[in-house]
Amino acid sequence: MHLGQEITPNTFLQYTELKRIFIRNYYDCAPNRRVMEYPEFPNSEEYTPIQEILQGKAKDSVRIRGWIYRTRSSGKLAFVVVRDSTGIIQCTVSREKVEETDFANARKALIESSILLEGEPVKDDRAPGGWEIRASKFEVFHFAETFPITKDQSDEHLLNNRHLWLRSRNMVAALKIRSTVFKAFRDYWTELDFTEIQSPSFTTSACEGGSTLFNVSIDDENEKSGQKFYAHLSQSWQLYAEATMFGLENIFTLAPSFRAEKSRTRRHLTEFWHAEVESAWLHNHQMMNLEEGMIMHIISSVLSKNRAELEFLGRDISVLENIKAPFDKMKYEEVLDKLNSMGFDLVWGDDFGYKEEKALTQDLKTPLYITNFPKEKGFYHRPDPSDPKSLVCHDLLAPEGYGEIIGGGERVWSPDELVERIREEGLDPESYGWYLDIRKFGSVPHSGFGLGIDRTVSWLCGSDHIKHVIPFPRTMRRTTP
RNA sequence: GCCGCUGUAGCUCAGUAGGUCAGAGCAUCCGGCUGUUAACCGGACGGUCAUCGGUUCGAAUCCGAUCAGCGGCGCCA
Repeated sequence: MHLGQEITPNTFLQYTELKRIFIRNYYDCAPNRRVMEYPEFPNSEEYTPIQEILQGKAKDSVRIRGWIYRTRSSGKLAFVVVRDSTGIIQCTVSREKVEETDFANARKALIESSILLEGEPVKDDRAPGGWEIRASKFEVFHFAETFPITKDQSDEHLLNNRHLWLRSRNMVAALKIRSTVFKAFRDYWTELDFTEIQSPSFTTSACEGGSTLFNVSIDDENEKSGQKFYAHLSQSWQLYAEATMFGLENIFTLAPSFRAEKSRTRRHLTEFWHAEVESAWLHNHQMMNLEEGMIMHIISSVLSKNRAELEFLGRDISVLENIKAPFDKMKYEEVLDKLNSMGFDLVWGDDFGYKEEKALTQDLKTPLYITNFPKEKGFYHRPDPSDPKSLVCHDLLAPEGYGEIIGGGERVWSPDELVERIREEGLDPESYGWYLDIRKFGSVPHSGFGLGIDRTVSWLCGSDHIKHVIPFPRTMRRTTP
């Protein structure tokens, strides 16, 4: 078989052979295995990540590829700062040391042009980063048009050009940290033998506040054929998790959730990434302990992998280093007293708004658990037998004013009690169908929680807005780019 | 659902007691500079002042509506 050969319905052998050829030609950079089909594809030579050069690990002569980050020139010397995914480095292109066309191109190429460059890495204090490359060859792979983002930036302009702003060092740093958080979450629960499962995004459950649901339907064409489709977008895997739990006992998910709230704040998105866990036979305080371990694991992962990114974002790393478990725990009632002693005027049943959360957390060094919220907070949480006006549940508030990142608790597991709670909330048990059904066949105590991943990343990055830590933020007023 | 704000050149903005008010810096283009740090010097290009309507002799400026976006509250993760 060879590349370009028509692919017929393949046997497994044919497929693996194709794959082998593909890998050899495109991804294997060993000197005796060169690209044959597409010689212009800049993958046949060895290229050095910029980070390695900045660390002084490079050889006498290096070859890099990347994008022009900044550029300025005089008649005989051009300074071209090049970035790749690992860093930026200044390259000097001297008229005397390269081909005439290379020098002309170096002067001409605009910001974000993609380039290939060969030269000698030199330690030089005049260069940002302490190292620069003295070019012997400068090749433009693609001349960029004028880049719309310049030094004058506004939030709105950066959001309108998010597809381009993703190249910025800020976004790159935040997204690397985000990736670490996702991985740390998965690793932690996988290590504890929890099973990752997926729940649907299309739902018809009426179980959550209807005012914040997105409706999904399709256009007329299918109506003609008599088909109809109508659903909501999921706000949480919660109900599905409780069903799935009976087979797997300990489960988690990582998925988007959708809230049609018209929230316009630094901690809200209409589409956010929801990390959720549900576990059979587990009590609230046990789940809280596991969550604490998870948060600590996430923090230590970020500290060990993303120090450079945290520094670039201007994060005070010592704040993260000083976070210690166990976290403080307060009952809702105690928090009420504390807030009132700080000048608030709250009575039992009042919610903590952002002002209250901020007052509570802005001077904290570690996250804070609040437990035993009033019964009105949710019908699916279990009332505390020792204090029936409150629930066996908890929120976790991030310090430094970031506020709630986790909400969770022990679920009502008795079918009769659940029906009673639903009625107390003025809801109709009839509309809960299968959710009540799953309680009828060997119900067990269980606990779970939801973690706002984007909020967590925002806190760890020290970001002033949640939209800075997700590639394409979605709000009620923005679905493009 | 509630409160507030913005819209003038590609970008960031100045300009309103209504009358040389179409302006600056950056970007781009042309020219100059051998060490710049989103450099510097000279020149050029660039706008129906968001849209529609009203008031007026005259509107970027005053009024109304519409559109788009931003910040915050409530709610939540």
